[in-house]
Amino acid sequence: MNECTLPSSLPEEVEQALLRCGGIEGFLRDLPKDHELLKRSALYRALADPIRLKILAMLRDQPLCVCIMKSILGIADSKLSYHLNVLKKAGLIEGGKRGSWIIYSITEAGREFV
Amino acid sequence: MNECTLPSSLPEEVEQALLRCGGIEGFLRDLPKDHELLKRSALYRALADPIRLKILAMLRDQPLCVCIMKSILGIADSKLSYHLNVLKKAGLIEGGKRGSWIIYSITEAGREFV
DNA sequence: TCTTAAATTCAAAGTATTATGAAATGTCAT
DNA sequence: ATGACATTTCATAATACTTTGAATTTAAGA
Repeated sequence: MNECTLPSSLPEEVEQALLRCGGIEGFLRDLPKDHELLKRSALYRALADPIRLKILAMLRDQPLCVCIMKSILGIADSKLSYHLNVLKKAGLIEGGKRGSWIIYSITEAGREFV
Repeated sequence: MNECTLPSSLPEEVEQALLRCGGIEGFLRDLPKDHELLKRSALYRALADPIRLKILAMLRDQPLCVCIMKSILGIADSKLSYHLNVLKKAGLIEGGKRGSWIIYSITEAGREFV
């Protein structure tokens, strides 16, 4: 599955450490699986923007409508919409209609990062 | 500092919530500062890649030389070097010479994300 | 119905990140 | 010195992400 040829010689301490965790096989076995790494990196990517972190912070204590977030952030509608969508896709916030407004709130998952 | 004009009317529940946290001024005061948001988003950006998360996982239990990481990841030297550098700049790993090898280890900061 | 406000969608432009291969650096052993 | 290996650096190409402004959708009120 994960074919890998080791270098012919290694630093002493690294060699030792590898033996201690069951050789290279044991070492590979304990690494997180690729789909897990992809999932986590996608989550971090959603968090990797100051505007989005600020949105999460704003939603910490109460849900808010887009228009308030817009006036506080001072950015264009479409830009805000883009970032809200990134956060929503990542499962960090969720939004629902309320009359002609759309109100976003933070999810459990999102709350871990405020 | 953060000039912002609020919408003329707001959803009832949002209006209430804003009052509860000291009006718009109180709300703004409690938000994280910009440099803080920038710092955190930079950290998340460094974590936003499966290869880099895998490197952190590999370093969890012991330091490793580049050659081992290369053979396990199966990627080009220069590519690995690039990602190691991203992690290093973010303060998540650190590397030191050991003979003709360079051995990387995880930092305290990095350990929080494995 | 007509108008207005709240949000989203879309395509194009702008910017940042990542991948690639060749060249360079430094270290060790011969 | 020379050769071999470990790693980095660099320029460039490829890809991904973000911004922008115009157009669209939807709901509410006159």
